[in-house]
Amino acid sequence: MGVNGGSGGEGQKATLKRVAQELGVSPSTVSNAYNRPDQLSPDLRERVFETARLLGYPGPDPLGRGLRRRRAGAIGVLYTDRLSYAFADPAAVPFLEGVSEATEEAGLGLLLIPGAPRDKRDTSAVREAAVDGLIVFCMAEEDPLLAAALERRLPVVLVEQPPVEGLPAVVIDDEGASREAAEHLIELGHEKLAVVSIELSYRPEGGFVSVQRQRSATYRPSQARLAGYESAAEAAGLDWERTPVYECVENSVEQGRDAARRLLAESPRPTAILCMSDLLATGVIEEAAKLSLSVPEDLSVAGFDDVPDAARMKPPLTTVRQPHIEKGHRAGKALISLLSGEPAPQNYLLPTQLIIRGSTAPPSS
Amino acid sequence: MGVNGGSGGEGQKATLKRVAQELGVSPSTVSNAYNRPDQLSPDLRERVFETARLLGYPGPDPLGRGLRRRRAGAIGVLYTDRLSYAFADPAAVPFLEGVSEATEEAGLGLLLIPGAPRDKRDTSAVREAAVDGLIVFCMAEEDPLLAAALERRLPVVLVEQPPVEGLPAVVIDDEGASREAAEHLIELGHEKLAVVSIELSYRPEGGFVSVQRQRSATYRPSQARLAGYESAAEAAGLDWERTPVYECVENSVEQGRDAARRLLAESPRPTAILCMSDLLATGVIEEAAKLSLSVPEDLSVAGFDDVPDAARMKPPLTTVRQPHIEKGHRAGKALISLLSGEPAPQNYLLPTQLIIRGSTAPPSS
DNA sequence: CCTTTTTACTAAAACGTTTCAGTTTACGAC
DNA sequence: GTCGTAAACTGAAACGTTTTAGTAAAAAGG
Repeated sequence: MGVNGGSGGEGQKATLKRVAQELGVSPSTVSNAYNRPDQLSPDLRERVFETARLLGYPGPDPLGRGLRRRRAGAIGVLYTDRLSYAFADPAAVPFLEGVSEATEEAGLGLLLIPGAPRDKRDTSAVREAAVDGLIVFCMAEEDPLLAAALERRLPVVLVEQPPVEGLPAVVIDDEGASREAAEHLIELGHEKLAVVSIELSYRPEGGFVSVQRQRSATYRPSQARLAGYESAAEAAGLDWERTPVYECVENSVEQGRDAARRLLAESPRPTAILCMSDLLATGVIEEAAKLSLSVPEDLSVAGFDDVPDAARMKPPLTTVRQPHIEKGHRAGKALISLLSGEPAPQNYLLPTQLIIRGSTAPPSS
Repeated sequence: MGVNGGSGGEGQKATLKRVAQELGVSPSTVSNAYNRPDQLSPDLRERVFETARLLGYPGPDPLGRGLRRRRAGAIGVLYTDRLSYAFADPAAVPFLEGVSEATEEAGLGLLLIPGAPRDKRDTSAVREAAVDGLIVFCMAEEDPLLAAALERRLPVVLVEQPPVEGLPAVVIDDEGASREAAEHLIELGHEKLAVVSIELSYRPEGGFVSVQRQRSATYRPSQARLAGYESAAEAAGLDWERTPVYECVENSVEQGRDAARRLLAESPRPTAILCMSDLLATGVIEEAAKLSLSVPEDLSVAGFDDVPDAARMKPPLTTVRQPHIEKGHRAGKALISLLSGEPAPQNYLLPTQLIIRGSTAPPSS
């Protein structure tokens, strides 16, 4: 049975050629009326618009124009997860805000490219997206979507990605920032640390992870942040092998709670938990409260991202601030300058800052 | 003539036609390899892909294909403000999340169309966006962007918009919901109400607004919510003319503070403030604290939206919950069914719910 | 062995523009 | 009166596909 009706409209779709016929001029002239006003008399131009209005011609069709001009007028963003998750991720949203600032300035559209569930990855959306360039944001190195994106041979900017030869990248110093967070806890006197991690690779396994698996993480932020924590621990003489690292399968409060439940059941119980996102940290704090552990007296908790909520939490969250909006903005600008044929811009390393608030304190005992 | 002979720069963009030539088959066959596998032998199909890989052909160009097939493979969303504001608006984000759910299911791209500052509105982005349909979200009736969108004669779904003949719409019962909120305060015993409003029209003026201007608001939510507040007040015998309504020029915490500063300086001082968004309510509460007024003892505050933060605020915010995600999802689905030629779906009225929390209480005196 | 059907492939015409290279005509300048 | 130049407009060839209607060869049916 036919899915699409679409038959018999009343009038033929108005097209540039039809406007030209109606007016008895050549299509070139009508085109010029829209694109090069100086190429025809103001008088005729007015008549073209008049006729267009009469015929209900909405102006040059973007697809036809795009084909001829060889530009789509939009850039695409690829996000690691289902697109709808991006809007639920408090770090992704301001990133997109930054990108949209850049596209807006350039008058380009911003196309959000739908992923698909990981178990049945469908790359068609990436391959069929009508865009002039791509921003790849925080995808696992082995994600088929990433491969599909690169195959398109469009200008690409990588954000929080493992490096690819020849492609400009925008990153923060994940390793340095997380080292700093860990050092902060260690300086407070904590010796029994634990880590709540976001996904390590394309197919996250969840649960406790071996040091070996930590090192082979394929999400850049996860890999680098773990390295930072580890380096701080080692420098302080703590045994990293003994530091439990719990991988969450998604970045959510709920997963943070699960992780905390497992970590706080360990013995000896950790006195401080390093979380790779503020969402996870929120979950950890909620779970701690449920177990009647008070933060920061019984347990210190540090987050990552400094989402707007972080300062308002009880207690206010110690976390790593990173410039999400600027990250998006830089990525957008970099891609746009690539599009205009400028030489590939350098890589950008954006600053972070450890924000110490009330959720971390010296261990009580 | 030698097709693959020595001449010709190697830098030529790989195209379907070139793949065909290289392989000595017709373009149709290559096209079929991608689109209709059953139309050629599996063997040849493999060879086509092989050659494509060799030549670096990334598969059919979306623009060429789109032109021929007469579909862009994406839908567009128009938002009242600069696009980058949308990501900062806690109500718009989950709406987009819902839309993206729908586009994702349908394998369509989601194109965010950049607006421009109101004082120099540029409609070109709307006119040039390569999309198959549009979702118009919360724009003023007289916004030139809206006119430009309608002129494109694409399938359109309106969300939180004044109705347009023939176009499906998705809305909540703004009037009923805000009436309920006002009734709640009145039942608590408040007699001196005030309202903090979001923009009333395309060029918001800011500050106190006359009843006449209230009635001629061109943003649907503003107009309907004011009507709801008014009807509750009138029903309770309160004089609406005497109820100060303060219009903010943007939806932000800062504007909420400004509004509160002005409203709380009135005499008699309002004992309850109805806010049209949780962001504004947040500002009001912050400003009240600064003025050493405690909420809800000295001042009751009600919001609108029930953003995730609302429950975590101090005090937790009384507000109107509306199904943001579902709103987006419905709009997306409606547009998609329009695209597939199904008859225009009915309008959707989504439910709201007054959530009573700690920010409202009987007046103290 | 002669028809019919199926399979595997192709030619050519769109799809809606833009742009390059002209062609007129008009207008001064000398 | 001729030449050069500018202004106003046009013809035709792309841009990269998909699709319709077809053909030739192979397989099936009697």
